[in-house]
Amino acid sequence: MWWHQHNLCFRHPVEEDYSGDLEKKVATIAETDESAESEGVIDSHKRREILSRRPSYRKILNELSSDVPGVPKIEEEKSEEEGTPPNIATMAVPTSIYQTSTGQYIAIAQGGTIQISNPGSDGVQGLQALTMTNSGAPPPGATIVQYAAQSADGTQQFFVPGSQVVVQAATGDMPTYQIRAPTTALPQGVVMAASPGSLHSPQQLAEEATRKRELRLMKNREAAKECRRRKKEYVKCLESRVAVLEVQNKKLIEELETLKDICSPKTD
DNA sequence: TTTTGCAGGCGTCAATCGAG
DNA sequence: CTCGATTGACGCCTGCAAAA
Repeated sequence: MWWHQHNLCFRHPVEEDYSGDLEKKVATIAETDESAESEGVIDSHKRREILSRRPSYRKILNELSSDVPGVPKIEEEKSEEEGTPPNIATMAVPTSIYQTSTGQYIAIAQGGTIQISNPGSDGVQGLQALTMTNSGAPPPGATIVQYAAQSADGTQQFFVPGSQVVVQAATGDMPTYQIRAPTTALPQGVVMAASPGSLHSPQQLAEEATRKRELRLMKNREAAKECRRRKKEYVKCLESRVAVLEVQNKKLIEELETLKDICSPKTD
């Protein structure tokens, strides 16, 4: 069984090499059309570019689309409806992440979005994006957070689903957060870590490192998915370009034959 | 029914790029 | 120079179809 699985671990030609073959094919076909133009001296900068890492698929495809009409561009930002779970309004990169004693992560992103992720849930799926508003009282069991600017005890409160509030204490320059029931002052969960600057014990440092690693892995996971999606799109684009160029090439060859016949008629 | 081979997807690591 | 984004490479898993 081991060797069977080991066999499966070889690189897949489709995923790893196929796009490279297509690129060569496109280049070869294109050369027959524009060989005069492509003949030139490659300067050192160009050579260095070729030898070093290729540009991203987004870049290549966008450049291709500017050259060839009809080639779709890869969007800079994906639209919301594409693969976004219904309970997530935005997926902004969090600027601050806090962990509660119950293991929940609270991420406060740019633009005022609060995301709460549950431990054990799969990253993005466990996130709840909460939009802040500045007016009104939180209805019981509200699914949208209501942001109260300041409460009587000098704290800022974010009301979250489940009849709880996330309370930001106004203590110095380092914010701390607590999850409380809105009607009582007793904390249900107390923040374990507020910011990296406040960490001292080895355990806290280890937890911070683990948290950072988890975040990095989660982001890279999403990035890899997105990269593969772009690559597929890129390969599709190359395939269609190959088809177009092959037809074009065939037409040109036929035209050439016709012109040859006209210019040099047989002398029988 | 079980085995085998293949295709495709996923998560992770590491190298590199590019913006600030 | 730093840090986030991007992507090649690797290993693993799963589903499917053909062969045994």
